[in-house]
Amino acid sequence: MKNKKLPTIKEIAKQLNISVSTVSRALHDHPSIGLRTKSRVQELAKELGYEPNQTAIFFKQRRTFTIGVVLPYLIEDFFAGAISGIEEVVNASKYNVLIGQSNDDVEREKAIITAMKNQRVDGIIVSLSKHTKNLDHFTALERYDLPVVFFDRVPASNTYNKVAFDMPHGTHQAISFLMEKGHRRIGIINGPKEMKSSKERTDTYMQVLQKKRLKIDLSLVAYCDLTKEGTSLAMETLLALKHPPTAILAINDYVALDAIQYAKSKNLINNKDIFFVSYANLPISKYLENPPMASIEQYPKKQGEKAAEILLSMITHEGPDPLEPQNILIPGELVVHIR
Amino acid sequence: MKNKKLPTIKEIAKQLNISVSTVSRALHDHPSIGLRTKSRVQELAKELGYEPNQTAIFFKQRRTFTIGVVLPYLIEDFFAGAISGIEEVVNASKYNVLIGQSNDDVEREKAIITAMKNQRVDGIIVSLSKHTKNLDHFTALERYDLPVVFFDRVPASNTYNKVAFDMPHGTHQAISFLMEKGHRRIGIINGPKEMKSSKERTDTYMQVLQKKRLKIDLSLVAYCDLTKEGTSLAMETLLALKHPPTAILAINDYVALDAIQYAKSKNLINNKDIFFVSYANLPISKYLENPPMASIEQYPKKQGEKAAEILLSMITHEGPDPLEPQNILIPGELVVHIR
DNA sequence: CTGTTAGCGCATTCAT
DNA sequence: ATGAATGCGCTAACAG
Repeated sequence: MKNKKLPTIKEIAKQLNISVSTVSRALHDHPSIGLRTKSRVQELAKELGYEPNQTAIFFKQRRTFTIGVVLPYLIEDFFAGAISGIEEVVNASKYNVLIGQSNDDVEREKAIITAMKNQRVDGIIVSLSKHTKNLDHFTALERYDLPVVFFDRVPASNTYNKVAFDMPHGTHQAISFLMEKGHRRIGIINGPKEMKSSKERTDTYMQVLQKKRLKIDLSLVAYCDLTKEGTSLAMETLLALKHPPTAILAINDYVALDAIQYAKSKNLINNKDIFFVSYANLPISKYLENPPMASIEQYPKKQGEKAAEILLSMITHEGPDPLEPQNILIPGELVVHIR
Repeated sequence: MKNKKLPTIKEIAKQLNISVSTVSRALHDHPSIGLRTKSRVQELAKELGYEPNQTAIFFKQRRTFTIGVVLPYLIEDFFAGAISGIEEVVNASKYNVLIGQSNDDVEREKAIITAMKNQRVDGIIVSLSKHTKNLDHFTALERYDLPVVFFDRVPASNTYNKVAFDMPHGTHQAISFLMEKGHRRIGIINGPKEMKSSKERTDTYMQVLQKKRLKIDLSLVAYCDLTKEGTSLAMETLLALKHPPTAILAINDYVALDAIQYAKSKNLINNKDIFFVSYANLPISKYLENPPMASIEQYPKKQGEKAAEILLSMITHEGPDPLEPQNILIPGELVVHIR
């Protein structure tokens, strides 16, 4: 079934009684080919519907013009947006995008990386699974000179190329906003402790409070596994405090929405009895009657674009010395939904 | 930079003083290789960190174990869900997924198809751009024996393989539901007229009304381009009717939400002055205070899975006679949000 | 059980 | 300006 044979340069060469190398050159507009020959070749090629066999070219050139993108869940708006940015940038340079979803499973993440390496993608863009701690499967790629750029969920070490949301900046905005609104007991719902962002958020939180000379109460910092149940547990803990928070900063809009539902089940009205600020600024927020009071736009598309640009520059970069690892922070923007 | 050379079977053969074919066989657990040789080869392979070069294999085998997926927008939950289903199914058979977003642009769609064909993907899964009328760029693929399966936004002709939502069934449910609620003037907001689903929805609508012996008023059927502005225009038309509809069936939840916002701007309260039923059942619906009264779940993941299964069966199928074109309908389910 | 050989389609180096 | 020859890494037909 897959055996119908397509025209090759060899076929064209035969029909024109010239050599394959001439055909190859003619097809590439090589300067040293006679105008006459060139046009004969190109005409016949068109007539036969010749299309170069990319698999042969990939094999020969040792490049596939394909980049791999590994991320937890395509269904999350953030990641879908990031992919769009990536696709746009790499398509402009004739690269294609191979995707793999880790489903937040470390083993799957490893398997995807291996498959992509064997398939000789020219580079990989990764957003880590929420439980990835060990990065061996990425450091192993150095051996193959396979460039990797992380985005959003990035490793802590600065030896890697990475593009991420500027957590200190965004968190600072969020907390300042809440404090201006008069809140003094601000709770936090982080993701899992393994996630770099959890620590960053907490650190910034403490810094801001410190600067305002407020005392820090770490019982206001909760963690969750990003599921609805996990969020409920975190909320339960926070609300059970002797002095529960009057406002909560949640790792993302999904968690905030689950938290809002939980609060509601405890008869706490959102934006009245309790207030939320979260990260992501989901497009659907504008349809919600009762959204988080504010959300920090993280510009997923921009993150994807930037990661893709860095990756392409690494792929293109020829030279003995590797480029310095890049560490790009994308500043967010606080979008206020409820004034 | 991309020149560090990796171990090949040739390298292994040399070190072991045996032939490459023996190595190749040993690596594949070929039965006719001596146990001793086999283990020597496999050990050295592991020691050298040998990994087969897939690009060479693709080239030689004339298969890439890659399938292309072309769809309008990854950012729409429906399509992201479908991809997840596709990925899951094809990964189980060691296939990878190459994606391309058409952005609902026909030219982009064509370009993506061409690129995928040249890259020798083993098959393609497509959801058409909303304006694709001419299918030449798909029929051209027959020449290459490249299997194609359409899903969701499928062509009308039955000569193609396709998996789609069962529009008559779903629409019937929706309209019956609205009629049980007492509605007699039911409006429709379709997508563009080019979309097959627009005609199907309208047809079913007319059939149901006919069966109930209600008179049909085609001014209740509006079309939109799926943008917020287009939706507003459609709403404007419907609400300007001498007898405006009391309920509206909208092509999808996004359009319904925009329509609800428009209605609100005209002081019509959703689920009180006017009612909506739509298609998709977005996961975020459950967070909405004031969602469409009901929405028809279209099981995107299931559609993706089914499309992938069909494609894989076509790829695997060896034989002179091609398989019959499949035409699968996935029944939806009416999910009632407001009782 | 193992080796030899050919060839997939193309770009490229070296001749002429 | 063109051709001949080579090889990328691997599989498989054929030959022992």
